[in-house]
Amino acid sequence: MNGKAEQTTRFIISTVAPIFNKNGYYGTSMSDITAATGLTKGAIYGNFKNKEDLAFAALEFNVDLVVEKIKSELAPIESPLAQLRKLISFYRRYRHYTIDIGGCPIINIGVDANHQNSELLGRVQDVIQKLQYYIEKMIRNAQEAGEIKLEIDAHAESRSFFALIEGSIFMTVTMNDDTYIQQMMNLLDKQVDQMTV
Amino acid sequence: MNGKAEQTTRFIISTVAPIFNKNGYYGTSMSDITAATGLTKGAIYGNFKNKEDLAFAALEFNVDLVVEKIKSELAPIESPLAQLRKLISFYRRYRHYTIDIGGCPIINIGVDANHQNSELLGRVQDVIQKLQYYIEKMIRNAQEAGEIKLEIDAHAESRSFFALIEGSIFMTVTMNDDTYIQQMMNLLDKQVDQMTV
DNA sequence: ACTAAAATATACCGATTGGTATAAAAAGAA
DNA sequence: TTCTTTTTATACCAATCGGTATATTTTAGT
Repeated sequence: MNGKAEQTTRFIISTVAPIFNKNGYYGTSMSDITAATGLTKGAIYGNFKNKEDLAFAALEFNVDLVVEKIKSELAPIESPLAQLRKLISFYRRYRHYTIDIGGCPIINIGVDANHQNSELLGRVQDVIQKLQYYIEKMIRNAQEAGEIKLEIDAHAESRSFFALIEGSIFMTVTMNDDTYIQQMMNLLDKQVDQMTV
Repeated sequence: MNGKAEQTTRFIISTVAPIFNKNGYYGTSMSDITAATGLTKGAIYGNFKNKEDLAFAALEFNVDLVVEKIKSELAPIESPLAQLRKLISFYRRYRHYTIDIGGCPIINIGVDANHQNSELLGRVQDVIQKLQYYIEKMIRNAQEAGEIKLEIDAHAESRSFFALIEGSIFMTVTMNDDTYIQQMMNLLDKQVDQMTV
């Protein structure tokens, strides 16, 4: 049972996710959603409690899309340092992977939800925390493997790592200029150079 | 003539500017505006053509508020390098100066207008270009004064300077954690160290 | 094929949206 | 003060908002 419904639910989420990411919560109307999916309000509200629930699902979908892509690229790599390098090179192609969903969901929904929807903002904060910890663990692993200096503060580095990435994504998307993220990833590579033994 | 009207126009802009900055274009309604100003729609539309015009004025107001603050702090400083250091220290207190208008107008409106209002986005891009050039010129002046190495690429440095600043503001505002911008400004200070002769 | 349940469509709800025409009020010039 | 212009308030517009009750269709089990 529930076969068709789950399928429809997934279809709605994947269709609506880019719209929420591009236009934000108040910028996305229920008629945008029915128009994009070709479904009626009855179908939408049969699958989701309300518009807010749809926004939550859309955020999760967009984040997972990026995170799963990262994980699949890093999975075959054993060396933690090489993983960190690969993560940097992933963000060089970030725009290409996310241009269809409308840029970075963390920045888009983070900015949109702030002052507007604290529940949604909280979910963005959770995502940031997780990703940051993911980087921190990568650095610690590299330290244990003797690839990165032990005196490096993994926690602090992961924070600046993340802030630098988000800043360069914002600039690249807002200025519609891919050279920003290229330049910043070069900078990040240099910083990793200084961290290695 | 026009005395009263100009006064009212300025009052509307300054009252509405933080609302647009916090809630974005679609997140701000005309009733939000009449409620905040205590004026009626007749008065608002007597001073502005439409909601979009008000959003333009609000963006300009918010940006000028920050830019004028920066300029006034840097004006008494002669040394270009010292000005660059002062700019970094300004951003350490950035949150304090902008918390009442709801964070950084460049990020807020940049994200909000993207995919929604290309005219508004264009104005944000113009602001970024100007501020970036402002930093670039500061670096060039420091080079001419013999304070910064001549081999430094002023254009590239100003870009990474700006991206790093915006990234740290985003993280500080979104995570509600001032230590992000403090840490990143420390990093920026170190980068300036490497640029000096 | 028949039936019960699940999923979707239709039609509607009150409230709010951005915007306007016009009337009332306030301001400025003489 | 009087008159004209500017400014603000009132009342309204069609369209759209998010959401719901109910009817219809589709699905799944037998």
